[in-house]
Amino acid sequence: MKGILFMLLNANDTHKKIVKAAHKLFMDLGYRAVSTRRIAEACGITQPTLYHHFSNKKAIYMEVLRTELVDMKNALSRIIKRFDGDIEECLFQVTYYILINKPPSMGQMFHDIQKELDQEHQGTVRKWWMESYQEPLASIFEKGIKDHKLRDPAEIGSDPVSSAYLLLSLISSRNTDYKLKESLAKEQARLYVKVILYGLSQSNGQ
Amino acid sequence: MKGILFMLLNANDTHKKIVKAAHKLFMDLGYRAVSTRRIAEACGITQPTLYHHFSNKKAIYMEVLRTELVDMKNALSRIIKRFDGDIEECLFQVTYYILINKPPSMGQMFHDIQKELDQEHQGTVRKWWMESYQEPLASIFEKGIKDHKLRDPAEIGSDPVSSAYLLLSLISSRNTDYKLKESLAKEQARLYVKVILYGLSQSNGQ
DNA sequence: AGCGAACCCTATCACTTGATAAAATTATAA
DNA sequence: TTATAATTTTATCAAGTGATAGGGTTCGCT
Repeated sequence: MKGILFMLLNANDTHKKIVKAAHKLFMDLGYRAVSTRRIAEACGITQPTLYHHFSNKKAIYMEVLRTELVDMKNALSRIIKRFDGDIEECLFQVTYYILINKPPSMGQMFHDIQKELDQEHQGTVRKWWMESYQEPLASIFEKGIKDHKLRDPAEIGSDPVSSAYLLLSLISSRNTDYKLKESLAKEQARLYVKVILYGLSQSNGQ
Repeated sequence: MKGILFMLLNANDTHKKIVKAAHKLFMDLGYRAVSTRRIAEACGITQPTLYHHFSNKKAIYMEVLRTELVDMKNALSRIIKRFDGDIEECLFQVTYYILINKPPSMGQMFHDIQKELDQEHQGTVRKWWMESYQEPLASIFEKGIKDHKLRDPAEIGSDPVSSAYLLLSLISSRNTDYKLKESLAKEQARLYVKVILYGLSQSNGQ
């Protein structure tokens, strides 16, 4: 009755269950604060079982990061394609999506990547990160500059990539968890985009 | 020859040495990743000696936070008093100072405060934080609004406090350590202030 | 000199950590 | 059914954790 397909599904099931549980725990509490036993408990399995599906704790964390970043990459490229024309609306949609779907504390994530992973794994994650966050966001600002809707980079010293980082700084700051308050996230996103584009000053000085 | 003053100095010496070593370690690696043995080693003392000067690990961390935040508070109020007239210059000086003197990863610090401290200690730290960062920065924006150099808060939805958070988001983002590259910090500070005040847009839209 | 407090040490505790070995269980295929 | 492979279990390890007990040592004071 149960063919090879079902077996694979079973294996995949626990595999996915581990990644999902580990995802939440790692992003909530940080790499160091999450024990393998706690991950196992959250999956309803015993701790050594983890080591049948993953070689070690870091491998679990890497898989968590990979899925997180791949999902974000796909979602952002979809949004950007859809709101291609209007830069302000496009920035808003992207900002809003990230606010809703990002890990609650990206600062924690960055720290874990930098302090808990060796150089090689860091390089891999950096590649994933650039594909999922930096490049999509930078592409928006690049188009804005090309269409002369944004200042010349030389004028203010902010190329598309550093503009992307500026917006990401606003988005990823504070350990905010907007997942349950969509309207609040909308307000925040609007504010961030307004400030990034027009600033707080009364007149367009300088 | 050695009076009571010298004795106190001796005690104060190791006390200060502990706080200083713990400061660097906690801010670099995070609360969880720093063991009491490593702090002791960095001080050239044994681990149980720590417990003669502090009741437990958290007490050390609290003292580290307190000194960090008190120092920042004093420095910022001094700068703000000095550059009171020119809001852009004042923001720049404050931004530059924080970039140079802040902990390398403030996201890490926030996380530790939120996840490793109980409610009561969190409240204490929050008070210190508001006095050292939020209130000084917000006072600058408040003056700017009063002098009609900044937009009306109602217009963009950014009161002095949230304006302060916006700038702090830019400043504290990324695990940057500018301590050795002052010129780079100057560039960053200029950029942050320009963007916060005037934005990236070509014309002052909206 | 000698008392008492402050200080720092050695030795040790109970506990948690990531990881492994090997047995037990389950599912697949012949 | 039976052999084989995949999966999960129990039992256990060495290392590291925060913290404590108790014994020296040093210092100021009388």
